Parts: sequence; structure tokens; C-alpha cells
Amino acid sequence: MSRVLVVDDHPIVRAGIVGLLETEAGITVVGEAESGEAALAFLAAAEPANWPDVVLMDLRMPGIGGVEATRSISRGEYSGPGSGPASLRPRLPLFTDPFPVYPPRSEPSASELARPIPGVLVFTTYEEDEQILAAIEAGASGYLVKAAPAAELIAAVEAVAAGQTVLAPSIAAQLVARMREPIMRPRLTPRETEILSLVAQGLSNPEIAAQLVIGESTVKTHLLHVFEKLDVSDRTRAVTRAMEFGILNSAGF
Amino acid sequence: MSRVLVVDDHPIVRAGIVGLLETEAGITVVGEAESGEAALAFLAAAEPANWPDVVLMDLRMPGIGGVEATRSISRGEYSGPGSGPASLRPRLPLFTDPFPVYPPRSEPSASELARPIPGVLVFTTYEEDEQILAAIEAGASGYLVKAAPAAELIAAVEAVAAGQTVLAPSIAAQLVARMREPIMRPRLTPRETEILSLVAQGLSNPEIAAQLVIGESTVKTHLLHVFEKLDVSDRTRAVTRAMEFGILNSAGF
DNA sequence: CGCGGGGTCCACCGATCGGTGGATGCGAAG
DNA sequence: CTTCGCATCCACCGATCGGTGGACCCCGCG
Repeated sequence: MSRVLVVDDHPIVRAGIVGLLETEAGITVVGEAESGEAALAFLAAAEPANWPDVVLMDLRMPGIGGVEATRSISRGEYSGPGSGPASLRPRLPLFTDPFPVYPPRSEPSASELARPIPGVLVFTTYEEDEQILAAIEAGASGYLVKAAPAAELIAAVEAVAAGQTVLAPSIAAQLVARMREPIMRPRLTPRETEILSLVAQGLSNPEIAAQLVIGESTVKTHLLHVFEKLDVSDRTRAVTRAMEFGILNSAGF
Repeated sequence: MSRVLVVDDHPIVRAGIVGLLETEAGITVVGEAESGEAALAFLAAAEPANWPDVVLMDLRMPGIGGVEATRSISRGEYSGPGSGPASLRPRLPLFTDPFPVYPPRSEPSASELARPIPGVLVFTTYEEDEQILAAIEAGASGYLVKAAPAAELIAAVEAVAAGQTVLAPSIAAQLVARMREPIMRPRLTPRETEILSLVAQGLSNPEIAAQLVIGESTVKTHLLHVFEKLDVSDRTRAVTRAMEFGILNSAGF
């Protein structure tokens, strides 16, 4: 019997998934939470009788979000991020096969048997590399996209409950490609970012200099550094490229 | 007995919603579709015995999308957008009250009794003004956000099946505010947009002129017109402002 | 101590940009 | 026919931009 905690900020979607899971004889939903915080609070208060084996975690939620909640759960820190005992879960090995099912986790110690650290099955709407990579780093045991068939969700829940790590083939392929060719994301200094942000607002170099109480040539120097790092040769392209890299936000979005 | 067609591109979410709806004694799900096209195909082929009263339509889907599918359904055009008989549904009245429930649709003619045009209940993840306004224009009868409680979904399905128009309070408030203060969105000509797009890619005026085989002064003239319309005084701000207005996309997003 | 990173600053110069004030032609609508 | 919107084009000019090749200072780390 696999016991599941479902974490999703959309009540209708959550109710739907709960209903779906409970049609499966081997699965019972022991709780629901609408946020990462609520999930941690549930775990902090849960008794062994309703302790989950799997936390089905939506990645995109307001508050601390799915990644941070995953990190806390994987460390057994249920009172909130950044507190509690050190993590007892091993780091993930390198992936090489599509839909790999990895060996079970090591046997828990006697003190963990009543409330063993649950596996986190991360559930995403989109195949977002950054968030999924972050979830890996945070210690998640399973990764599934919402576009997967319902049967795959059932199988994934049961596999994670059994202590295994599962990975949707599409996500596996992306991670493998990512590890082969890591994206070199440019690192701008705080000052460079600040100046580029003012450029995006339409300020000229003299205007930026006046606002920051520095010399215009200093502004130009910073911008030239920005151009080098972003591999561009004009301010406009620097701004759009910084947006592509997520360094600048599209204002109003 | 309200019969529902559920349209959502995510199988797990769709299965969950189907399960949720069928827990309600007065609701039966007569079909599922993963896209607007599939929904139209279902309706084109459906017999009166499994004809839906309500189409629960996700707004964000690949292909023709929820808005376009809503338009076709509201016109009774099930073979695809832009074909079939003229619409028999009246346009929506102006909204003034939160969660209004409007009078039932006019009585269908004898020829429509077997397969009356179903009400479309639009179901959105976010409260997206543009898409919801488009759905109103397209003839939808109901609007609900996924953040709403499950009970509200059940109530909305039954109201739409009864021929009423329902509107989540949050969406009603936004639409009322929108009608009071319509956003003046600048209208760029196709050429202006094209040139601004090249500016966003980092091309200089001479480079744009060469690419479009026009004079550089022509490029400048277009850009000056763009600056006037967007109320900016430099190309960089024109680009970011155009992104804020949704005229340009953030490349890579 | 030296080194690297970050921030500040300069002069010079050619290229580009943005503003001004025009001009023409074409097609569609009234 | 006129008017409007769109696209095309020009010369002139001052301001700004981007590149070059420097300079200096401070701080943290080994």
C-alpha cells in the first residue's frame, strides 16, 4: 500500500489527482496540501499512521515553491527550509538510460522506520530544464510531466513508494543532453546588471551616469563588459539577450 | 443530468477532472478530447445519445487553442473553424454584477433539439485578461479559474448545462474594470513591427535597410513613428516597451 | 607580498542615432 | 474627386554610442 501526500496549489487539479490515485487499489492518499509550506506543516505534524511514502509535488507554486519544499523534505527537515537534521539521502547518480529504475534507497536506520523520509515525485506542467535540474539538486526521486498518461503517474507513484527513482524519458533525454553541453550562462556583476537594467528603461549613458553619480565613461566601461559577456555589440541586443538568459525580466510580465 | 465533454491537453489532469465530475450524481462525462481539434471532431461525429450540454474547455492548448475552438462550437461549426452554419447564439450582455447568473438561452429551434449548441465553460490556469476577453468574444458561457474550489466547478458545469452564463467573481471584477478603463494598446503597422523586431535582434539602421532593401532614412522614419506610438525616445526602450505591450515576444521564451 | 575581481575614470575618434522638416506614390473608402 | 493610412525617401545636424588603450583603487585570498 503506497501512501501519498498530494501537493498542488490548484484545488480542482488536486482533487482530480486525488480521485485518480484512489481508484488504484494499492494507493491511498493520506493528505493534501496547497503549498510547499502546507506540505512541510503536514509532515511535521503527521503520525506514522498517516505518514506518506511519496509526496507528489507540483513544481510551480507560490511561496517557497516545489523545489525548495523538495529540498527540505529530502533532508527530513519538515519544520521549514534550512533547519533540522542533516540529509540522509544519497545524491543521484548520473543518468544514462531512458526511464531508468534505480536500486532502492539504502535501508533506513531504526530511528527512521516510523517516519521514513518520503520520496518526492515532482510533477511539472512543462519540461522546464532549470526547475527540473534544481529539483534533482534538491533531492527529488521522481520526475513526471503532466502530459504523461495517467497510467504512468500510477506507476511512478508506486515505484517511488517502493524506494526507486523514476524519470520520464523526455526529461531523461534533456538532462543527458544538458550534462553533455552545459549552458554557459553569463555572469554579470551586480553593477553591470544594474546599469543594463537602466539601459532597458531607456536611459542614455549620461542619464545613467547622473543617476548613479558616476562618470559617463564608467557607464561605457561597464556596458562594454556586458557586451563581451553577452557576446553582443549594441545595447539593445544586450537587453534582449539578457532577457533570454533570464538576467533581466520583461517588465510588466 | 448534465452531460460534459472535457477538453484538456494534459491526460492526467483530464482524467482527474473526469473522475471528479463523475462523482457528482447529476453529471456524466460523455467524452474527452486533448485539443480543440479533437473536441470539434468529437462534436461532428457525436450522436444525440452522447451529445454534451457543456464543453469544459481548457484555454491553453496547442493547435487551434481554446478560444478558437470556443468560437467554432458557439457557432455550431463542428467541422472546423470558419465553416458551417451561421451562429445562432446571441452575443453576451454587459456584465454588472459579481457571479451573475443570466437568463437561459433562447429556446432552440426544432432542428437543433437533437444536438443543441453546447455551452462552453472556459477553464483557465491564470486569470489572463486577454485570453478571457477573447473567450467572451468567442461566445463562451462560463469562465472559471483552476484555483477555484472543486464545488465551484460542479456548480458552474450544472449552471452552464442549464443554459446559464456563469462568471467567477475574480474574472468578473477584472472584466468590469477593463471595460471602464480600456487599455490603449498601441497599433504598429506590420512594417513598423518588422523593423522593430530587427532592432531587437541588434541590427543597426543601415543593416536593417540592407536586409529589407530599403533606404536607411526609411528605417529611421518608421522607427520615429514607432517611438511616437510607444511614447519613447530611443530604440532600446521601444523594444522593451513593445514587449510589455505584447507586441514583441521575449525571444527564447 | 602578488593576483584576481570589481569598480572607477580618461581621451580620442568614427559610426550611428534621433530629430527636424520636408517630399512622393499607391490603394482604399467615402 | 478628396482624404487617410501606409510605405518610401532625402539632407542636415548635434548628441550619443561603441571601440581602443590605457590608468588607478580597494578588497579578499593564497
